Amino acid sequence: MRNPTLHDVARAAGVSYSTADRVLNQRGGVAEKSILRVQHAIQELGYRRDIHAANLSRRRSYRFRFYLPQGDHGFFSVLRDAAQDQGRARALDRINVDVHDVPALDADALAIELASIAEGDCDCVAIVGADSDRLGAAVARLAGLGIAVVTLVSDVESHARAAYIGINNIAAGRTAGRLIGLAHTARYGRILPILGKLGVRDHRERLRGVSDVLAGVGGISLLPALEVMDRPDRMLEHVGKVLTMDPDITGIYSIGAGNRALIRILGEMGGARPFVVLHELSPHSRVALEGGLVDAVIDQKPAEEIAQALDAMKAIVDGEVPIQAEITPTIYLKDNLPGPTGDGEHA
Amino acid sequence: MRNPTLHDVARAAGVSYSTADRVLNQRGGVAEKSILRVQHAIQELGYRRDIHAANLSRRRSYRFRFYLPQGDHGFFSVLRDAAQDQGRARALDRINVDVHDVPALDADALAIELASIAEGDCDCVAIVGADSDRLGAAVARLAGLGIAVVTLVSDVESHARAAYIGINNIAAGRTAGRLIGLAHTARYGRILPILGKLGVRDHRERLRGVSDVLAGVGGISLLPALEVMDRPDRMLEHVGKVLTMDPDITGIYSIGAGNRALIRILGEMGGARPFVVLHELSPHSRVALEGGLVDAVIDQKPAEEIAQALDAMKAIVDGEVPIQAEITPTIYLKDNLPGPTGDGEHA
DNA sequence: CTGAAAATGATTGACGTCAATCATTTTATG
DNA sequence: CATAAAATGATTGACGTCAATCATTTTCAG
Repeated sequence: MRNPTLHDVARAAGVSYSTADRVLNQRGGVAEKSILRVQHAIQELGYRRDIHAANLSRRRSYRFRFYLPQGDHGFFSVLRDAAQDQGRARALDRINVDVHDVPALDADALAIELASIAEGDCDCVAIVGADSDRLGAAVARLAGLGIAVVTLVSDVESHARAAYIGINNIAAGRTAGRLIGLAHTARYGRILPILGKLGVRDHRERLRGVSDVLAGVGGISLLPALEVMDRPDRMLEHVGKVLTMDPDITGIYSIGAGNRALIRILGEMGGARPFVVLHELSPHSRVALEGGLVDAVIDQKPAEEIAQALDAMKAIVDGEVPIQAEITPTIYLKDNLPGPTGDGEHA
Repeated sequence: MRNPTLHDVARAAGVSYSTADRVLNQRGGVAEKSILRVQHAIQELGYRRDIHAANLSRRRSYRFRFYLPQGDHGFFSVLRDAAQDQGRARALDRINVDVHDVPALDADALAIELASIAEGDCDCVAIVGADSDRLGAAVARLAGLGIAVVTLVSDVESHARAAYIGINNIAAGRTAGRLIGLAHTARYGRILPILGKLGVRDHRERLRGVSDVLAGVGGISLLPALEVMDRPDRMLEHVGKVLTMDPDITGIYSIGAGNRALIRILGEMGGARPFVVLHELSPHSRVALEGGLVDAVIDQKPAEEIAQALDAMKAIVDGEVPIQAEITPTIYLKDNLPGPTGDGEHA
């Protein structure tokens, strides 16, 4: 079964290949009646450009840039590795991926980086978004230069951004709440939420999600959120103190990204451990999950996010509508982890 | 950045394009010393065939056949729709997908269907596997004809099958056990497992998984498994009876595929409902999850399975090694469901 | 009707690969 | 050294599309 070609379209429309090409590619110099005939033939035949043949002819390459937060957060290093690995694997699709580090939690630094991009420097840009007027303006400037911007993990408030790929953070918080509710089916409880910064929208949304669900579960109190600024020293200092002063805490929900210090605290606890939900599967959180220090990890599957970002960016550059496939909050327990297991209990 | 071409390889090896082509495609008529030079150049330059250009030149199309169980099981209709939709969406990659219905749970009927495939009829076949010597032999015959077979959802015991795409069922059962354990924190419980057929390996494996995990949780009894042969009438009759005779049942784990009858029973129950875990997200199980009749659904993401099957089949036909990306058991609670939500509580 | 502008058509070479065919060169054998 | 076989090289057209260029036809305006 052969797909229709532009030759077929031209024949069906009763025009030359040149005219069909002029219509398809909006080159001008075609009378309205011929335009309509070609468009009708395209629709009737279901013609779609063979993008591979077109790219071969044009010597097209797709130059994609990713601006990703640096730092010690496991999640962002997983995301960076995925961008680089998948970019490499897609060389035969003519995709070149350039990964740039930017300071974490610093929207202004990112905006400055984006401001240095000139027209024609690349075809599409992917960033981890943030709430920032300056960042929104930088995105809009790039769109004006014909460089589409895709946001990952966290969105921007700019209508100029071409696509968002990430989870719904309210749903993520609700999911954490549902799990905490499950673990409190037959008991009362006090839950400590820990977050990086209330100013970060994603963190606020997750807190709202967990709060909504727990409000509907009788017998569970949600404590005031503890802000640790994604700093391990603050995590060590403040969480330890709260746990000592309130030994009735039965659950912890860590909303932010950095969990190494928290895992350390959990490892050093004696007695009954609280039920713990973290975000993002990283080597550290994985070990904690496998070892029973942590009960659940809610993940946004960075490798899938990168794959979808690449698909979306390519579609945008090809002039197609990017498919908005959804990344749902993924729940990892001890038993459904991807890849080889550490505990050898099952093959 | 341009990928190296075969012209580059020929130049680097100091031979003509014709000779490089003969080596690459093993056409013969090349001296050993020239073969080594070309192979060395291929390796040094990291040359990879531009498969799109090659397919254009050869007028290649990929003819894939899917043999999927028919019947009223929601999961297999989701799988069938995914195969058809994704096949259509991949026409520009020259992929043609042909979906064939076969009787459910009937390995012999499937083997007979496979036996009617002649050499050259298609390029690759995907089936839902089963334990059956006859099926294994049919797979081996096809491999002998140069038609690779990929198994989905359930594997076969044949070394001749080219790839398996599906979840680890022991892990799926363990995951169900972990969830059940969570919901029984601080209380005792009695758990009723329901399965289609003990003779089906997948069902056996899931039962073993849940059994292993619950053995490590104090205070929970796993009742003898109830076999309902994937028949709604048996489900209605037997589950209702057991629930009446044993009102202390605190949890149900439905291992098999058909859950409409069970959902109906749950909807008609008065009093306290047991904690319920099902497999496979379908329109019916989704409604039950959203409505609170069911607490968790463990899914194997049929759309992702089909996508991976198509990738694997294409790789096999292209002579590449298919990437064995893993499908992990996906946990759906009320709050992390994909797509628009039914309850309108969050956007 | 004539001349100019617009529309349309024809042609060509390119992209990377496939595959067939024929020409030329190199190697092996007697 | 001569001949035959093997190895190698050159050429060509194809695939579907792009893009440029020039030729021809049609339309419009005076």
